[in-house]
Amino acid sequence: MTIKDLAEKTGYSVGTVSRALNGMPDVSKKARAVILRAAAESGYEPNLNAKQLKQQHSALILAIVRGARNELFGMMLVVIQSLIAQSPYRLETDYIDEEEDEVHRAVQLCREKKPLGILFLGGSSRNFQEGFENIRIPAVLLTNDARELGFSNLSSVSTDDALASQTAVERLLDLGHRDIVIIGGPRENSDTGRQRYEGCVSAFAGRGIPFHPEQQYRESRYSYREGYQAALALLDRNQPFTAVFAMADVLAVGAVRALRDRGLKVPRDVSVIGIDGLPLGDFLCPRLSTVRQEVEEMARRGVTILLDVLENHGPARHETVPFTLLPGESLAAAKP
Amino acid sequence: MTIKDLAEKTGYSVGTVSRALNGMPDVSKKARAVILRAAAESGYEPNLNAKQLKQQHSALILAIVRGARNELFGMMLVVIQSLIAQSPYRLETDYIDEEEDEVHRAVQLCREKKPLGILFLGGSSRNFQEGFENIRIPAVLLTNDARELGFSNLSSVSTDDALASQTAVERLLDLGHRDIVIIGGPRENSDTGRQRYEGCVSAFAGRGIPFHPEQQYRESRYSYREGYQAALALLDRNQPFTAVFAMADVLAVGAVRALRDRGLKVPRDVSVIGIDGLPLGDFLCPRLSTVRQEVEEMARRGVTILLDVLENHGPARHETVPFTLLPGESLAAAKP
DNA sequence: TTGTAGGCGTTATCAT
DNA sequence: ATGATAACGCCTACAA
Repeated sequence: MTIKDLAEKTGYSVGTVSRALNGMPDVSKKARAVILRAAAESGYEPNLNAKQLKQQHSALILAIVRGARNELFGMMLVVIQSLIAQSPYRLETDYIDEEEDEVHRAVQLCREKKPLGILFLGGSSRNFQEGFENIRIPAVLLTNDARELGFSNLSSVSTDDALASQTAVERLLDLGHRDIVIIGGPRENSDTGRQRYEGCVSAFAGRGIPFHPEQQYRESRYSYREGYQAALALLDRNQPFTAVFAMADVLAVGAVRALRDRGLKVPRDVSVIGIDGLPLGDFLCPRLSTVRQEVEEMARRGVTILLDVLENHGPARHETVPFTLLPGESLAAAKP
Repeated sequence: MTIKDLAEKTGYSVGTVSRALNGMPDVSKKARAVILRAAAESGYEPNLNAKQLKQQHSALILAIVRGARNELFGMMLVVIQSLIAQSPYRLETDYIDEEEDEVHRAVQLCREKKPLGILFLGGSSRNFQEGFENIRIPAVLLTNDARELGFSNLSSVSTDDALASQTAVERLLDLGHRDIVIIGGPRENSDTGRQRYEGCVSAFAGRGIPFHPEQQYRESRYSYREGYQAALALLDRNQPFTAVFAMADVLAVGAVRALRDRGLKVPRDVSVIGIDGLPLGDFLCPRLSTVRQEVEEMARRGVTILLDVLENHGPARHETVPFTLLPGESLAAAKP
């Protein structure tokens, strides 16, 4: 069923059929009605390939998600989906591994699919520095700040990860904790990991309290299991501690379990604070104290910016979404 | 940069360039070398639209995921991605809401994208009954059994949900529990919910123990919060119980938290068993007792079947993946 | 308002 | 082994 068939069926020419189908103004009411009904009856669906081949572009927006298992990205995607569904655009989602180069992938997909815009869910500024110059369409980086990168077609919406992380550590310090250990995420490939680490360093520095990474810090990939193992490893260093800052809620969950397995109760013996604000946290025992990123808000703003740039050709924008310290139940004051 | 440009650049014709690029046999070694180098140098990327317009099909496999927030699907997707990446096919992932009609969506996408095969991650047999006849390409339904549907182009890989559910309830019964409440998933739109409910009924019936849904059963959507609320609602019925079967781990997590909030300890006062086998369960306090579906294995088999059917035109297959009862720590014997 | 025709980048069928 | 050329389904000047 092509527009040619439709043309024969209705007696109009392919040109008229095409125009009617695409809602062009220069079609008589009658022709339009006849054609649309015929299309509906015969279950006609336009051939996207032909359409895009001709138009050289699609109404396509690409979402490149770095890490299929990241629940925050899942939450964002739900928002993005529904927002784009209400727009004249189509969304296509592409997953890559957390270690992969999202910009490289984007370049490839741009050639293949000619999207109008890109949403990056997660990313590393290094990859952008190296390859984003090859991308000429508007893009928005979500969860990371792209201001410093200075690309005129790259916007960003992010949480101030460093500040959020700093806030978490300061909370522990405010509670009187001094023997604090940190479970960090990978710094190599992710700005988030790096910035959270920096925020942590700032927190200690700001209070004039020494921070010795070699004893107090342990890096791991984002998973329950690695959080668990990191906590055990820190315990095995035999430097007693009274508080843990896990630079991701999943790490915190693993850490709490590890502490329990070593007979330590949270928060009685050890306080634990995470960061991210997974919905799960509120249903754990104890409820996880954490710093919540407003991911749904980030997603919403990201889509808004992209659509706005697409339609009004405005300049790139960089927004920061505020975070919230959630009290939870996994924090207690240090014993005097 | 098109093959036409490449043709001019190398002095060969577009036909030869096309054949060289696609590894056809009837191209001289020299021509091939020249053309491939030119392509690499100029960063040529084939235009998928043109290719597919001509070929009438893509090497595309479509994954239709029903529920972007379902962690199990995320786990399956990782497996599927990597398996398909090693095959000559491309994967495209499409998300729909848990309530949407996946088959209807598939029909639409078939017209738009002409995929070679479809993987359904989750689905409802009702939708298949009503609309799958419109789909003529091979498909595999994951997590649900499609044997009864009798479509010659629809395979399936699933866990025996009814039996798994029955096993969970029997475990509670074996521990001496008689006052059991059930938190169910939606039965309306999902076979899984329905079958797990049936398995539960069978368990009671098989032991000759009465089951009164109006007092012991409460339905909810899959989320921590709804599990939490369902448990509170059951507590408020003032029919004391000693055990909870939550028909999804997320519901179990919410239930445990609700029990705690009412001063009940798990498993001392109330035992809790879930079903699904989320990685999270092993890091909760207490570790969640549950029945694990081998989702990664399901994904692996699903892809295997699809590729096999695609290449060897074999008949539809229906496989059942065994489940495992994970002991966890949220179960205790009923007090005498 | 409608029809005609050229072309988007490819592949495939012919000849050569 | 290579080259010319006709599709694939659609859009869009341009003509009528």
